[in-house]
Amino acid sequence: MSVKPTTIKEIAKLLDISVSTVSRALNDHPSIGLTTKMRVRKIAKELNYEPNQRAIQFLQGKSHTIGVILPELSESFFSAAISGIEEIAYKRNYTVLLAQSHDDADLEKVLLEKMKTQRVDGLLISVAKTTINFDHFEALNRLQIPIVFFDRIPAIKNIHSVASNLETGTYEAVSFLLKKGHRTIGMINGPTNMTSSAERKNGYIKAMTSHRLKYDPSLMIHTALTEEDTIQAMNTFIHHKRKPTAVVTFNDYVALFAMRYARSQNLKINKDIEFVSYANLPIIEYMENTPIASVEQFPFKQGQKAADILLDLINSPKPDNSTEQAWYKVVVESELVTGKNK
Amino acid sequence: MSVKPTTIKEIAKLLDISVSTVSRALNDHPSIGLTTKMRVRKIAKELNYEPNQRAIQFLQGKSHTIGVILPELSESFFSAAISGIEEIAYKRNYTVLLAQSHDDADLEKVLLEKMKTQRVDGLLISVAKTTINFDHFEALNRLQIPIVFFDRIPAIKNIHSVASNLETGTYEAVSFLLKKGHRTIGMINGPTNMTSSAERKNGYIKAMTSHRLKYDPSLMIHTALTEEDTIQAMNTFIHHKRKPTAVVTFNDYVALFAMRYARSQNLKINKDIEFVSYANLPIIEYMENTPIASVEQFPFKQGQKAADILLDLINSPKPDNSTEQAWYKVVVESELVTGKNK
DNA sequence: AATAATTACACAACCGTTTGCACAAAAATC
DNA sequence: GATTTTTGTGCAAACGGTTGTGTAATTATT
Repeated sequence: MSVKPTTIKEIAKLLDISVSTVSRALNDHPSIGLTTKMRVRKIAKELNYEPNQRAIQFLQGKSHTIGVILPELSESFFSAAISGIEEIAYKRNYTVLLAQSHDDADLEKVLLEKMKTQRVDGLLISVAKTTINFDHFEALNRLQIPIVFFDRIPAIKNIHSVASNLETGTYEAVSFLLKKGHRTIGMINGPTNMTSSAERKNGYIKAMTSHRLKYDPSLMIHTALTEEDTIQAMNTFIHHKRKPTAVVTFNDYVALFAMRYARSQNLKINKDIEFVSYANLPIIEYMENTPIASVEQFPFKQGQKAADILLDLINSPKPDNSTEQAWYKVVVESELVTGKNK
Repeated sequence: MSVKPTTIKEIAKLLDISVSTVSRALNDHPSIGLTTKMRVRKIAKELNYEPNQRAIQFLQGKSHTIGVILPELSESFFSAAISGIEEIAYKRNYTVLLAQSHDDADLEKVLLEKMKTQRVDGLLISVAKTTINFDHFEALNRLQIPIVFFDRIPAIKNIHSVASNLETGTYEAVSFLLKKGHRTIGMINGPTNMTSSAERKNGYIKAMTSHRLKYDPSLMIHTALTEEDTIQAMNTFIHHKRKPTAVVTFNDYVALFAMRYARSQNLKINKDIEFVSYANLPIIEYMENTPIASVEQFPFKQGQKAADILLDLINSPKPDNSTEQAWYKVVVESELVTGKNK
C-alpha cells in the first residue's frame, strides 16, 4: 500500500546511519564496511528501493536521454530505424524520447524546442521534407548538445551524419541484371534534386560502363514518383526503339505501379520484363509479382550506427578547446538482396 | 559560445535580486512589481533562459512523461496508434518515452522496470503476445502509477483498457455482403483463443441471424493465420457443397493468401468470389486485387483515446481513500469502410 | 606506549526551481 | 502622525541523491 517510492533517507533513518553512508553502501563504495553494506542492501531490497533517476539526472546535469525526431513511423524504413536506435540506447543505458515531425517543418521546430527544454543529452534526427531552414539547430549546438543527422541530411556542413549510399547497391543491381543477360536496362529514377536519385544514377552508369556498355540517357527517366509519371515512363520504355528487358525502379511503390501497368499492357512480368527495386515495403513479398531483387538500405543497422555515434559524442571528452572538431560522416553501403529479403 | 544553459541564479545575480523574485517574475506571480517583471523577462529573453525541466520534474516529483510500450512499430496498427498517443501527449504537455517489446515477454518486463525507475507518471501498454504473467504490473500499481492497457488487453480484472470491438464492424461487413446479394459467406477466422476471433464470429452470426439466415458453422473456419492454413480453408470453401461467393478474412495478410490461392484455382476475384478484410496494411490499395471493403479499427483514434484516459488518470485527484475505484473500459467501435480506405 | 596509518562513518554542500513565511517600505486609513 | 493595510521582495527549506572533507575509532608501526 506504499504510495511513494522508497528514498535513501528512509533507509538511513531506519538504520540510524547517514544518507551518505547509505548512498555509498548501495554504490559499493570501498570506504563502507561490509556489515553496513549488507544491512543497507537488505533493507533496500525489502523496501524495493530504486534510485530516483530524475534526482540523479538533475544532480548530474545529465538526462541520460536522447531525443529522436523522425518524419513518419508508418514508413517502414523509419520504424526499422527506431528499433535499431532503441536497441543501442537501451543497451547503453539511455532512454529514448521519440517524436514524429510528420514531415512538417514547423512541427519539427516545435519538437526541437521541446527536446531542448527536456534537456536531452543528444539528438538524432531525420529532417522533414519541408525543412529548408536550419537555424534552429544552432541553439542545440550552443548548448553543446550533439546532433546526429540520419538518412535525410541537410545540405550544410559541419554536421555529423549517417546515411546510406545507394550507389553501391545500384551498381550491384545493374550488374546483376547484366549478368542475367540483360543488355537494355531502364531506370525509373526520382526527382533530380534528390541526392539519392543521383546516387542511383551514378551506380547505374558505373555498372554499365564498367561492363563496357554505353550509357543511354534515354533509358534513365526521372519522375516525381507518382503513379501517373510511372505509367508514362513505362510507356516510354515499351515504345522505345530499345525496349528494356529489365527496369530498375526508385522504390517499391514505383515498382508496383510499373508492374501493374506492364501487366495491363500484356507484358509477362519476369518473362517479358524483369524488375529490381529498393526495399521499402515489408509486404512486398506477399505480392502478386515481386521484383526479382532489391537494394537493401539496412535501416535497422543505420539506426544502430547513428545511435552509437551519438552516444559516443555524448560521452566523449568535451572538445572545449576550440581545436578542429571531427565530423562523423558515416555511409552505410547499400546491398543487393536476391530471393528472400533478409 | 555559452556552454551551460542559463539558470535563474544567473539572472538573479545580474539583476542583484533574489532567485525567488526571478522565479516569481517569470511565472507571473501577482506579488511581483511590474517593473521588476519586465526587467527579469528582458534579461531572460536575452540569455535564452529556459527553465530546467529536469529540475522542475524532480522538485515536483512528477516526470510529466508517459511510458509507452508497444509490441512492434513496424505493424501499421501500432505506428498509427503511437501517432495518436503522441498527439495527445504533446498537446497536454507530456513527453513520451517509447519502447518496443518486440512481442517478447521478458523484454517487456525489463522495459517495465526501466519505465518504473524513470518514474514515468503513467504507462500505456499493448502487451506482448507471449506475456502470460502480469505480476510485474503490480509494482506500478503499488507506486500509484496508472496503467492503461491498449488493444492487446490481458484477461485480468480491475484494469483500465481501450480496445476495439470488432463485432460491430464484422456485423456491418457481413450485412454489406448480404445486401449485395451474397447468401453463402465464408469466414476465415483466427485462433479460437483470441477474443478478437470471438468478436468476429459474433458479428458474423448476428448479421446472419438478423437477416433471417441460418448460421452455418461449416462456413466459419478457424486457422492459425498462416498461409498454409488459409489455403486449406479456401480449399474447403471451394469444394464445399455450399460454395461461398464471398469470404471475410481475419486480416489483410490472410486476404492476400486467400486471393492468391483463389486466383491460382482460376477463380476471378470480385466476380466469382469477393473478399472483405480488416484494415491492417496501408499498402493494400496498391495491390493487384484488393478486398472490396475493410473493417477499420481506427488505431490513431484508439491511441488518442488511450492517452487521454491515461492523462486524466494521472491528473485526477488521488483516490487514496479506498473507495471503489472506477475502471475505464473503453471500446472503440470498428466500422466498415468501402471504396477508398479512409 | 606513543605515533602513524587505516578504516568506517558523518557532515554539509550542491544541482535548479518553487513556495511558505517574514519583513521592510510605501500607501491608505483614521 | 500613529496605525493598519498593501505591495514588493528576500530568506530558507525542500525535492533525492552524490561526493569532498573531516574525524573518531581501530589497527599497525616503531
